[in-house]
Amino acid sequence: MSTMNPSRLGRPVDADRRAARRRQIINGARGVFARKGFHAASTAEISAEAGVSGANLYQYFATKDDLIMSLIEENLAGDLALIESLNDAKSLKQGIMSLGKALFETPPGRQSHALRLEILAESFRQEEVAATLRRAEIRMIDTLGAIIGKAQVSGEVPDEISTLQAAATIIACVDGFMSRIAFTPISAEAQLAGFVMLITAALRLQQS
Amino acid sequence: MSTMNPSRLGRPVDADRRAARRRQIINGARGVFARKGFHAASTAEISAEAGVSGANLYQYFATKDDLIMSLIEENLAGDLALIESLNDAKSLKQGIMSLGKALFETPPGRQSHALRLEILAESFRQEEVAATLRRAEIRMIDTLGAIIGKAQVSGEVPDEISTLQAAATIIACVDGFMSRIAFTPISAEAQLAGFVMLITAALRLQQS
Amino acid sequence: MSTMNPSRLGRPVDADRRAARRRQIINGARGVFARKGFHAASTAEISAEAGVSGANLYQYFATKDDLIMSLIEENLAGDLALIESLNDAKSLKQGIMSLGKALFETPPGRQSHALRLEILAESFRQEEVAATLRRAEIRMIDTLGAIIGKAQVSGEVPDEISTLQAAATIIACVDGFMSRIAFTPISAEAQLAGFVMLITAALRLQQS
Amino acid sequence: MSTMNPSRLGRPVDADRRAARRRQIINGARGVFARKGFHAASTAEISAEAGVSGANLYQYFATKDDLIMSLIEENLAGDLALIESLNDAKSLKQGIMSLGKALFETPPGRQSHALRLEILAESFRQEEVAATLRRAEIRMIDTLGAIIGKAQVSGEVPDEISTLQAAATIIACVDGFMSRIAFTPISAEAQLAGFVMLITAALRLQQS
DNA sequence: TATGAATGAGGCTTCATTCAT
DNA sequence: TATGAATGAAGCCTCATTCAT
Repeated sequence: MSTMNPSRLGRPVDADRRAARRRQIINGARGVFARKGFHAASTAEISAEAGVSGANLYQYFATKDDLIMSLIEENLAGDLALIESLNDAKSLKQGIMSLGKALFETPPGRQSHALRLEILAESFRQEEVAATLRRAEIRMIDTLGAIIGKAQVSGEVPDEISTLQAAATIIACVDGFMSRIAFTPISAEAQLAGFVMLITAALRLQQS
Repeated sequence: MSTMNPSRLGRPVDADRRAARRRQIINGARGVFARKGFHAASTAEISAEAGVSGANLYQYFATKDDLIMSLIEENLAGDLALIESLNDAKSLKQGIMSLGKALFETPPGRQSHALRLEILAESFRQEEVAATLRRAEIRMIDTLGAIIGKAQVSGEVPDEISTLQAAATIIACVDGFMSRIAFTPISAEAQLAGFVMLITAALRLQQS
Repeated sequence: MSTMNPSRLGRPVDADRRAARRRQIINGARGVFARKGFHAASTAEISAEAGVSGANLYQYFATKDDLIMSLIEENLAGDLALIESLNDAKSLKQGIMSLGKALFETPPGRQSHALRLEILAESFRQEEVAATLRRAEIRMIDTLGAIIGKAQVSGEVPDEISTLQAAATIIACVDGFMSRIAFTPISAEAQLAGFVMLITAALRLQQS
Repeated sequence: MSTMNPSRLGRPVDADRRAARRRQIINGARGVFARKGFHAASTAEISAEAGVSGANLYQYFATKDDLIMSLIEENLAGDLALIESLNDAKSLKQGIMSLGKALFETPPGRQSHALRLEILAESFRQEEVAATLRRAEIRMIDTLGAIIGKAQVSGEVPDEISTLQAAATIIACVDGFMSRIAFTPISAEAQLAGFVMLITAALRLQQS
């Protein structure tokens, strides 16, 4: 019955254009979601911020929830990339210090922190979000664990600690500090000091 | 306080009734907010869960946001009370261990964790929430700091650490572990072990 | 938990008022549905025609479909009442003649005809509608059959015909003539003549 | 007609292709309209069922309403052809009996019945549809009337009946029985018996 | 011609809140 | 006080249709 002729009929699909639009929408959504949260954000505001018509959004995402899930996965991939970037640091301690510093630089981080927290909160409400986070958490722990393992080989970290347990603990610490950035009465320096102290302990590094 | 002399005061009973109703509504709200989040929860569902008519809610709270703020403050007061309960423990370490154990007992904690996370997330969006949290955070740090100070006097904790900094760090850790309870692939025991390790380090306690 | 006290708290339910509003909305819906059909009619137009806010409609009907089903059942009850009114006629033939005349009086009937047809059409699409119509059809056939039976006793109708079969046939005829009222090139008199002829035959009445 | 000489005419093939596509779309529309009704059917679903892109539809029909009108006319032409097929029957009675039998064979008829009913219902709403149906009704009555006239010549039908009136009555009967096929509690045999009885009476045929 | 992309308008429904009893 | 009734303002999504390729 179908007379579709893939060869030369009609407008060809431009995969790049499509991907770009998708990103454009996700970026608009990121801003609005960070500002309002998933549920208070309206698709109208999102599409406006993305510079797209309200209806067009639905050609790239089946539903608002679909958009949310896509954004969550993209964000988690970014978090993982952040951890992987530790591979490029001179030493594990140097790398984590850099990460910590970036963590407490308010202006750039604020949006992504709000989003990360919103995602964590959503994990208590939608099992699908929890499952996605679980998968991501496993990858993050594994990745960071491997990096710690390399630091063990190079002698930076003592062999007796459990790499996975240390990794999990560090990641929890990061979220812990991040979660209060909007209101903490503690100065950025003091926060960083506390953070470094914890990491040092978790990895049994030598005190600086 | 208000039950001293029913014959003397015009309407102390009514005042009690009012307070009771308020709590009844807040408790209903707690359940719904934990399940759905602040914005996805409807006042209709809240009043239904509280066993109250939808209109009646507005005789105790001016607005949904007012209800949210009241609940937030009540919850933060509860968090503070939790910290104050450390005064009753034999030693600081014992007390924090108990707190940690309670933290990772999933069923009872789940609702309050979801709520705490929702509140933290909201702090990025409403400056009023952030301000409230800041005030609460200060009280918590001060209170925990004083407790740590007492532990220094008793010799449990070395004198050279900064009580406030240690307190702030510990509280951040607690939120960090709590934030992932819904999805963490780590066992409760391993979480507790990581938690204890961090606290021990923050307080420079002797290894158990 | 529920503190509901049915005795004297709050506004009492006024069942009459509620029923009146319901009818008001159904009547508004009747007009719009007759004019546009079930699917082209908007709830906004319905509530406007009923003199009610758009939201208020949903305190009486869970959904547009619910409203449609309610209206269908009310209409079918009216159709049955029409058949029952045959009991008041002097003779069966007189009664059916009156019904037939009313059937072809365009202005008053037009709206109800449109609606009846819309309902019949919907029976092909929603099994629930079909089931409702089936129940109504059975009652109509039984009722009309009983009336025909009485006419047999009084000697107006010969005993040898099947009352149920005759009833079913007559009802089908009515719908047949009704279905073309909007466009038939036949004069009302000629239609009536044809209708009477068929009924006469179905009941084996004496020719007038 | 358009296939006479491919070498002579510039684009007879294209004309054929156009007509074929048109039919293809109309056939897709028939299915969807029968299933959902005119207004609940979306052009997207229609074009999908026709195996055509949604935009392509608009190169063959100016508007959804245009498609509806075209389909209505095509269907009415088919109805007329059905009546004309009576000319091929041995006797009028035989022909009508065959038509009746086909009428009550549920599976094949169901779709076309739903469509016919939808069209009848639409006649109450759009004067244009009513006008189209009126024209078709006149042709049907004339055609069936002429066939009845031939049966009078052959002696099958008595001369004294009005051919046009009889024709109109018969057509109304057909629609009457058809309109309830989706829900009637009457068996196909009983329906057929009732139908035949009415036709026999309308034409004053001899009882079988 | 035929298809993918885009969009304004509108549809159904929910919600926070006010009013009347 | 407490409840049922009412509503304007949104919110998510779909649709018929046009535009670009």
